[in-house]
Amino acid sequence: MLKKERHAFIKREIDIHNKVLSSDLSGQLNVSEDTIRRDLQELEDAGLLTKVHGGAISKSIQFSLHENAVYSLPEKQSIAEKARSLIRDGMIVLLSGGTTIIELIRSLPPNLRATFITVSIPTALELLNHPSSEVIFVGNKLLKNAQMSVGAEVIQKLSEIKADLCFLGTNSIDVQEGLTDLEWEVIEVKKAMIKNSRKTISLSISKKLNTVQRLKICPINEVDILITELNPSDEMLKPYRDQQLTVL
Amino acid sequence: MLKKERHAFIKREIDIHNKVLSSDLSGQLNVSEDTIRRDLQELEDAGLLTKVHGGAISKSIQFSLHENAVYSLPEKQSIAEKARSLIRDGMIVLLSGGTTIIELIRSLPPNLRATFITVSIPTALELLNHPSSEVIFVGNKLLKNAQMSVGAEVIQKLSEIKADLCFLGTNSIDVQEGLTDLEWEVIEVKKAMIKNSRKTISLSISKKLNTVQRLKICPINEVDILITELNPSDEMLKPYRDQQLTVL
DNA sequence: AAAAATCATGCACAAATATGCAAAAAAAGT
DNA sequence: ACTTTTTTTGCATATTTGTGCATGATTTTT
Repeated sequence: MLKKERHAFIKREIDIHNKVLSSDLSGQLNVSEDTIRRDLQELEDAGLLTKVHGGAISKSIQFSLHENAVYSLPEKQSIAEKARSLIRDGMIVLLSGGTTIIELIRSLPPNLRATFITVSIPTALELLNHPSSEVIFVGNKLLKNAQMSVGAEVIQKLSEIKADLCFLGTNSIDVQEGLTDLEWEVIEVKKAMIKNSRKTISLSISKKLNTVQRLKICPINEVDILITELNPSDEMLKPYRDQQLTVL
Repeated sequence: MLKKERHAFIKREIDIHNKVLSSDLSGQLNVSEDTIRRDLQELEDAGLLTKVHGGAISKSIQFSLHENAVYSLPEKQSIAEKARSLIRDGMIVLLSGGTTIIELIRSLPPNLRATFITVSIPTALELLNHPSSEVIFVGNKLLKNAQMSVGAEVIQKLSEIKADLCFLGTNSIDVQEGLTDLEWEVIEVKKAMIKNSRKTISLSISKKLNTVQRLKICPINEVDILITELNPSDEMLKPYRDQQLTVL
């Protein structure tokens, strides 16, 4: 087997699997690992892959992940656009925390006169920039990571409210498991938010669809509306439509 | 599984959920938690996430409006230095809003374990960066300009507290008129803060000394300690010393 | 204040790597 | 055909890397 042939084989493997292991290749091609390493070195010099300890990985994968690690802003803006059309003058609206919610607030028309209630500090800060809406913060002990208030006091206060809409910047949503999250105290507050508003709207970028975390907020049928950046008729959303959710 | 693959997986999880737990990842990737910790360390070094106790969180979620230009920064830092020496472990401390207060918070030793209570959103946000203190936000309707909560509910809640210290980022202070401010609703809250703490400390850059505004918070003798960037024996501070204020 | 969880650190061991060298294979020149 | 030269390959060796475990320190929770 010629060197060129080996190189072609390796390139094909990278295309298919996005990675190769030196040990695998050594077996498949019947040459020593030293030779494979030299092959990988040459292919890397030619800019066709990235060598790592143990083998090599595709260059494209590497790059796409790097760029993707930034915040999915366009998706969130697209979600915000759809979400804001649900809010009308005079409504009482509960907002959770999260970057998607921040984008929603930024996209609100300045002359909208609604009352927003939140437990999230960053959300509150963003709401303060809105000229004509009223902002109410339900305070208590603040949770460091989540930057929101939690505890019995908050839940008590929320129970005195009957909101029209509740927007949740979702962490994880799944047809089987419903809405899930990581922290007990956060869960408790989100439950109360859902309970005390007429409609619950989950804002999820599609990457978060069909993901599950440790703790359950509510089953899927307690969510009234699901908003993603996808087209509502997208195949990926079918399971949710089948569960009677309105998908926007 | 290659190390880089694990890294890619972790990055994706962070991207989706803003947070990962070492224990989860250890299970999902079938490696020891030590390895996960080393992975997180490397990703942090690469600037892709922030490591925290138990796992890591997304960098994008780290709210840092840290660059908001603070005027008279050196003076305010000098004030912050003096003020922080008054706070001890276990104390309950009321904080108002304002950039001087923000500087005070930034200058706090990371291992200080105190309970901070505030009504100001920017103050709360800054406090959330402090690793070991507890933060309580007294919420209600938020005032847009002052970025703080106001109203009867707040005053009621404050009255249930007995704090050790109350730091006021002063707007105007004058020997004759005492502390004064511009907005009715703000005044009401500050009155309540003063009333419900053992000691009141006014933080004032010297430019604000001997200035008066429309509405009165309290007479000068209700302030226990006055902190400015000046030397305590400065001539300018003599009238305040004469009124039995402790000047630092 | 005690208990549990999480962390940093050093160590050991295995896997993977780089390097020099020599044998084998291929290419080139005579 | 037969050297001579160049390229390729495998092996031995020392080095580096990745991983898990033990330990004691730190942090969090109770």
